[in-house]
Amino acid sequence: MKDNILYENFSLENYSDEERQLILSSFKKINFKKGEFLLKEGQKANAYWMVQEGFVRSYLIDFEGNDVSTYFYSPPDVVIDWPSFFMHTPTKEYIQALTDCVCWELDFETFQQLFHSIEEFRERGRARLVKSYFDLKRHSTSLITDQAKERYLRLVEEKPEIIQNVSLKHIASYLGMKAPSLSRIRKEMSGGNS
Amino acid sequence: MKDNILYENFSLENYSDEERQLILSSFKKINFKKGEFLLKEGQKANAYWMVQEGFVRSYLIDFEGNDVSTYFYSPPDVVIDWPSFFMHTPTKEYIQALTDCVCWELDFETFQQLFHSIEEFRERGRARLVKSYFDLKRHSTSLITDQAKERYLRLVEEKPEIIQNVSLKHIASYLGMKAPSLSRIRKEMSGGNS
DNA sequence: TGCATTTGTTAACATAGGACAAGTGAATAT
DNA sequence: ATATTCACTTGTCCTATGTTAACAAATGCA
Repeated sequence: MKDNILYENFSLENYSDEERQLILSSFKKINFKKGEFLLKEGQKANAYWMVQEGFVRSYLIDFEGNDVSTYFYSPPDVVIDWPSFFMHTPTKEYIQALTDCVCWELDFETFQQLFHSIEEFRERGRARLVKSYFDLKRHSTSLITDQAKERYLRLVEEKPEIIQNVSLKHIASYLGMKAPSLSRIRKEMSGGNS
Repeated sequence: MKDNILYENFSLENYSDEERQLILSSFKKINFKKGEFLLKEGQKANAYWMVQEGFVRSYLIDFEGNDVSTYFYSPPDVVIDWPSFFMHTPTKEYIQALTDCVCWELDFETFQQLFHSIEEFRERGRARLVKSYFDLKRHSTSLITDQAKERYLRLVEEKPEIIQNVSLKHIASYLGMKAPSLSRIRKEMSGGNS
């Protein structure tokens, strides 16, 4: 049971037996097939997910019809559309399984209960929101100040599993460049080695 | 008193007399001189501000030492560093008055009280966070998919008062371009008119 | 198995925007 | 009034990245 990412994400060792049980029983195991949508534009997010296995991508379609990846999720990430989940507003994004996935789902109702009854749960939730807000700002700044290659290197550094498991075109749009550019960067890097 | 932006930001007409009084008396009027910092990197935000008069800029200094503007605030905007305010973590940004400013300040303690006692206040707060999160994502997407000129046009559309009151170089860094580029874009636009 | 589709690579060429530097004008200080 | 500074403009040149397109490789599907 220790390989359950809920343990990792909540440091469940530190909770009382009662609280640990409450949390574990609140999440529902759910599988997504490759290509399946966790959420589609226009829908309201009434749940969030913790990724136990597999890879997930969120993206949006902009005015010109471009598909822009906004994030990649891998274990033990939390897949959540903050605006939609908290404000019950329709989401602007698509969230799709890139591979078959195993996730733990928590619906909004149950979330509320945990949030109100467990201090530590509340703290973790806030911390996640804040981190995700900050990461977003950092990515945005990186798009402004860093060169394409630097942005790629940073991703390699921070989320190497993404590089291995997500298609080049998706990574390229996330990094704000076109596929041929990313391809060139990769070539250059491997070439520089030999 | 109706020219007080607190009325506008909270739609205070809709509150009970008691609540309205509570809110009005919770905010403290405070002036900032041009160039003064509302917040500096490393500090913890234990307050936020509503801008009654003047202009404010938030920015950060990246690894290479670049000054990157992250937002511009004008009446009746709310100046808040979400991560720092809610998590009591040191902020990564500078927030500085671009002109002499008149603001309404709310400290964290008092915020907590209002947040717990007034349902509508809570809702507004959440809505703001969500909107600011979404705006950030949209800006980030715009950096990826839009050309420099389009990004500028969008800002003209959405916050024309910024164009009028903020220096070119700051706007340029916010839009992810260099000052000469922005200058050329402006020229091209006015030139296209004559 | 083999065809079809998607994905990645590569190359030739085009271009937006950066780098740098000189010049202008307005604002503030002496 | 003159100097100094700052903010912006403008020119030239240059490079990173986009565009397009042809091809190759991998994957999915019949």
